[in-house]
Amino acid sequence: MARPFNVAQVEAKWQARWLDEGTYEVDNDDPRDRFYALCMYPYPSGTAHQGHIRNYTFGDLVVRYQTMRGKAVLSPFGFDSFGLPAENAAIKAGSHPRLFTDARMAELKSSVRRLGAVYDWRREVHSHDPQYMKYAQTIFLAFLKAGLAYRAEAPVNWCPGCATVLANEQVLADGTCERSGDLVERKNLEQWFFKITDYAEELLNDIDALEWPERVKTMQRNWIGRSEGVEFDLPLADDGAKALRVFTTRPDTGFGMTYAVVAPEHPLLAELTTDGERAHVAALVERATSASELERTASSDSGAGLEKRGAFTGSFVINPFTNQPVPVYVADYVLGTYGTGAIMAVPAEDERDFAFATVHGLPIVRTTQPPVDFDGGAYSGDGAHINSGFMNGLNVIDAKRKATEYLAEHAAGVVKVNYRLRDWLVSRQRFWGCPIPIIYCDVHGMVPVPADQLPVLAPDDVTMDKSGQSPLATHEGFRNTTCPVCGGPARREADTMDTFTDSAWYYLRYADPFTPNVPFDPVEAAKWMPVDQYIGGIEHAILHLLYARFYLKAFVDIGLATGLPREPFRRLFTQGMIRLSGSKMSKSKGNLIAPEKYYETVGADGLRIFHLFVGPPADDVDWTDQTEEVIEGCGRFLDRVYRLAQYDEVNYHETPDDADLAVRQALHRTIVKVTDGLERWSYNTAVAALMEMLNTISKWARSDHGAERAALDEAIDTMLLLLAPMAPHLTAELWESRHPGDASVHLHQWPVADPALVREATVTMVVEINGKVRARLEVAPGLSEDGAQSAALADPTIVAVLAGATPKRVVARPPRLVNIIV
RNA sequence: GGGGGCGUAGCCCAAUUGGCAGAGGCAAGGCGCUUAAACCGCCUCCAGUGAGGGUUCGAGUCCCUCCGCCCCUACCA
Repeated sequence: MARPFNVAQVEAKWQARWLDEGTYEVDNDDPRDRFYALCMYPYPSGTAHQGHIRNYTFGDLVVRYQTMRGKAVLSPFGFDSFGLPAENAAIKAGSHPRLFTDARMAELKSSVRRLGAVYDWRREVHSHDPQYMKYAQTIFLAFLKAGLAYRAEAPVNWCPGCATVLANEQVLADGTCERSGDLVERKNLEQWFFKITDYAEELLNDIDALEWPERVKTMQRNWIGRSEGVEFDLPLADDGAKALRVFTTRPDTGFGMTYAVVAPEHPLLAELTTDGERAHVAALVERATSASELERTASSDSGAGLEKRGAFTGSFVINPFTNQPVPVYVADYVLGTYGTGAIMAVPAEDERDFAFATVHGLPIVRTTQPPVDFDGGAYSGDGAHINSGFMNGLNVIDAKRKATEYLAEHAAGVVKVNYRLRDWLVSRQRFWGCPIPIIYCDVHGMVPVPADQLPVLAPDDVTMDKSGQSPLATHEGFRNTTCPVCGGPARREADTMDTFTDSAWYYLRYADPFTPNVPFDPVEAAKWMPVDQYIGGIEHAILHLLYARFYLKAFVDIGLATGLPREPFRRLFTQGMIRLSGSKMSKSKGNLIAPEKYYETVGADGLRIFHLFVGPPADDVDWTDQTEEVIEGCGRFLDRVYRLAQYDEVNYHETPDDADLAVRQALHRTIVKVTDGLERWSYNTAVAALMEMLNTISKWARSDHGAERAALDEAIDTMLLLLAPMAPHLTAELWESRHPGDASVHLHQWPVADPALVREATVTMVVEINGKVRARLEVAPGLSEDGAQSAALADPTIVAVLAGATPKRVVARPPRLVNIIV
């Protein structure tokens, strides 16, 4: 495509200038109102792909727009630079992950610069930077001191072939290792956890006030999974002094409990198991605990439809409602990690229990009367209670209350709230992450690394071998150390931290990257926090956002972030995915469309306009055969802007006339439309409004009638200002050529519409008869209902159509329409 | 199985939140410019809103049922 100007040259010129002049560097004591705009910091995967481009186009638009609104805008950039892909690449290449990472970072950085996205590069943060690691380790130790970090045994994915632990994403769908193909086993290891569950209630409650997409809020609520119920005792039938403790949300269905179930991991299982059943139970437990999660759930796509495997333990417990003994089963559909790890089973009102009871031939007793048209199975809806003694006739809510009282009196029942949310397992048996700063001494046990010995850095002289085992585990120079307490021989923790720990607080370091020795100075960070606009992908809707919320709350509580808000991200926007022939565009799928070719044709500005224009920013983008042509069209739009700004064959006239006024009105309405579009994430309509405006100005300027000079200058300048956050290079170039010596277009104030020009002098009012349009009237916008009605009924066309008939009813909605019903 | 989203011209999308279905772009066609083509400028064509029902003076918009596609989640008692 032939362009009217040298796109690459213009873009390079302005990119260099923004960088050299530090246009978007901002100080913490800037006197202007503040705005913190943040795109999720990326994993350094190499040159940018369209997903990045889309993300940074939106982010940069926010930065430039808010700057023009007079704000001091914090716009930082950095890298989530630890992680498995670099480790895998290093294994493959036989090199060090840092080499790979640094190279990919440089590529991505130059990509975002080429896009024209602007940042305060002085604030750049990398997770693998030794200083950042030092702060990450400081945070870990602060959590440990505050009781928020603890060690416990937990299962990991163990590959017997590689003799190492695998990350979840290294386990294939069939439960085998992606590298060796061996069947992955579960193995228990001592691992570190963060007590995020201490914050479950607050994390749940604070969701309400966030200006986030509803679906993200819903996902977080579901993930936390609060449920209220009763915990109570089921006495053992042959030893009334002992009891099995269970949790239920439906105590009202207690009369229907026909058996009880314990999880395979339940501590009482051995005691409950009779000699006759020991072999069956052992087989069940073996299968449930050694098999991977995948194997356990692979057989079906429906949780409720899963095969209900279980075994009778040989023991009985007493149902406290009926005082009758019921059998105790062990089954893998009961989880050891939730509630008490044991349940009362009520097949009539719980579909999982129903499925199990059906398979194992256990009795089913209804306690809630299902509706007449109910087609069988478990019924969990509301209804009158039956077969339920003192609860008969009550609905679910009332029966729950009664049952709860009853259990409190007869079965040590207490009201209990449980959460689906588990504590955060942060240990990773990997090399390319931040080492956990702990030392193990034979004499003094677990000892934190003293502050003056931080950061604990991974050694450089390692070879990543094909086994995938972390070299930290075997590197003697790293592992062997001395105990900080006694100086005796000791060993370092070989695990590293989950990379989600790095992304849980990076936004705080961005706000204050200058203070040494502490993760950040709360006084400095408070100047920017919370983030006013966070932008990223929907794939981080749950974990990253939840962990970041947890970190900040914990920071405030343990004194690391005194005075900061307890929520990090006030507003969140999640952009749509780019998909190519139906599937998500991603590096792992190898279906990326590189931006470079478009830089050569339509330039960064053209590509930015495309991403803004192609559809609503929250929607997915289908990259199709036509996309190329749409991108060309976006370049064409910018070319037309360029030509118009350079057009010098205008028939100027001196006194403004009606045509000039009409264009000015259109212009000021465009200011409103574009501003509104930018405020409510309707970038596609904002671009469309500018395209429309361009058409209007262009026709006007090229007409024989001509244009008034001041009005034309105003129109073109205003259009450049409105376009500046979207196409920053072209607008900067044109502004400079139109206003030599003036400040950059980006440093000008955002245009403000003149209300007198926005207001419509008259509005077209539609007159309908029985919903059918019969006449159009030009009326004043402030017309009253009565005025609208009489104007409509007086219109000759309407009089003619009515032909003397008396309207049954007249609905007047001035100044929009009048509907006459006859 | 549960939760959520989407379906409007050939295609991508608008529609002041219940008030004339069309802003913008792509594609197609035409005219002008051109020796010619491209570029450029101008113009034209195209749907009654996935299907059915309901509420309403009035439904793309609200409610119900169904169809199709997509995303999230997964035995949490």
